[in-house]
Amino acid sequence: LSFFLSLLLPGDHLFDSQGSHETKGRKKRKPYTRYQTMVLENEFLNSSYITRQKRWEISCKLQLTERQVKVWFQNRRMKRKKLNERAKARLREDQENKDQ
Amino acid sequence: MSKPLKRWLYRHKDKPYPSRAEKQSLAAGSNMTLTQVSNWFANVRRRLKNTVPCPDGSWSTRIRRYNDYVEG
DNA sequence: GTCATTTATCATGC
DNA sequence: GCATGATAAATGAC
Repeated sequence: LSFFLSLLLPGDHLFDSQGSHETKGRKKRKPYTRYQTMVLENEFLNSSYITRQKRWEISCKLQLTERQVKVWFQNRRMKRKKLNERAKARLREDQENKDQ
Repeated sequence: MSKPLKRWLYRHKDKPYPSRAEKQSLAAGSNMTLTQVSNWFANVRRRLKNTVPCPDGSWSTRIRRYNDYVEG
């Protein structure tokens, strides 16, 4: 049910919310607002994998496409992974420094 | 800057995309982390494209010119 | 989905 | 003021 609604409403490429260029190449990178980032971060705190229902809701609330929300969560998971690896590396470093 | 990375770049003009193992090796040899090496190559590739115009679009001529640009 | 990228933007030293 | 490294959106391979 929500699947058909998602086809009609936020429509990834039905309407070009940004520019009016028909045949666009790569979409220009546009930093999100603090409010957008805050809502996304809060939802990520809830779960690092977003459901279709939530994705649809948030995309409407933040004026983003569902694709943008999906990609944001993908990039956020990669960021978390990188931060974790960085923390582990520093722990190993501290251990080695104490051992010698 | 980082000499080992420049050296690697100049020696691999045709394909400035080091593998993960090569990046790790470069990182070890230059006292950098893996992500720092990746960032360095990404920035260099982009800035090569922007600052060194190259009609034929090949990496090797860009890098040769860039090398002349920074060294000379 | 992950993951290595590309690209624009941010931060900072000189 | 710009060169440089790092990070945040966006793409594409797999």
